[in-house]
Amino acid sequence: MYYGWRGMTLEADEYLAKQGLSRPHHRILYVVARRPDIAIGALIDVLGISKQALNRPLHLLLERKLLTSKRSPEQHRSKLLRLTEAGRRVEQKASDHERKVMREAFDRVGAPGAEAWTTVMKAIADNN
Amino acid sequence: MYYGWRGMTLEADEYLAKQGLSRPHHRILYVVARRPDIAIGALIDVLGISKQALNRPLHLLLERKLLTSKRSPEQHRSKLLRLTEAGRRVEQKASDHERKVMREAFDRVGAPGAEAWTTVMKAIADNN
DNA sequence: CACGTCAAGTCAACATGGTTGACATTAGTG
DNA sequence: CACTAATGTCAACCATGTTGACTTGACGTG
Repeated sequence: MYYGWRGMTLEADEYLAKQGLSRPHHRILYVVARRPDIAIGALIDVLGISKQALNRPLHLLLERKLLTSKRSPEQHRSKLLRLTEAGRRVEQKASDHERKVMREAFDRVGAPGAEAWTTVMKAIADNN
Repeated sequence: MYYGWRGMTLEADEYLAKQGLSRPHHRILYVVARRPDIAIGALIDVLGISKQALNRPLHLLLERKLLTSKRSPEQHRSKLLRLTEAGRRVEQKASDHERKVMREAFDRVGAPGAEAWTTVMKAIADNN
């Protein structure tokens, strides 16, 4: 399982490294891609890390203009995060590396096998 | 996938923490359990970490008498590692937590599903 | 036997990705 | 105004790794 995780993320990590980014950056991009306009507090909850730990990678992404943050119109306290075009591109490319690996693996077991894999992973992940 | 890995190791990590141990210690115990009389150099290769990184956790395990090391009879240069009874107990308990989680997940998809899961994981892991 | 080499052990500096705690800023709310 | 919520920032610290340089003990061979 450990080696599985590593095998999946290896190529993506290499791509990210070329962009001067790493896993935590990708995790942020990934979450924001799937939940546009997420607030920072919510992001912290999803990632399960402290705001201080989030600070560094998040700032880099804002500087690089891969993310934008703006105050919400009415709920002016929180800031909403969104991917820029460039951010979307990076997130896509990085995730594509991972998806490619998964697709190839799924091809070996067919659709029912892929479904079984997903069921197992969900069952394990829910074990909190 | 990330959450899957975490779900699997969570309980085991909690158990290990109570013993004042953590993931690297378990990795050592796990490997030595499956390859008794393994030399230190070989252990380094299997774990894929540097000897300096191995040093700390390994020493703790020797101090705690979860492992023994003795020079090999004829090949006196290398040291052979072996679990003590206590070491075997700890390794079993920690691994049992992980195995329990997996077994429950596999139960939801039956034997063919479990096999598919394994095939997928191997395919991914080989992607080096 | 001296010398080279191999396995292991040790010391130090550093990187990464986190943690806690304390405190500041900014926006809304009774 | 006083309070609370969401965010931001500073500093000290920890775990787990890295590289490089050096030591020690056990062989093996010219």
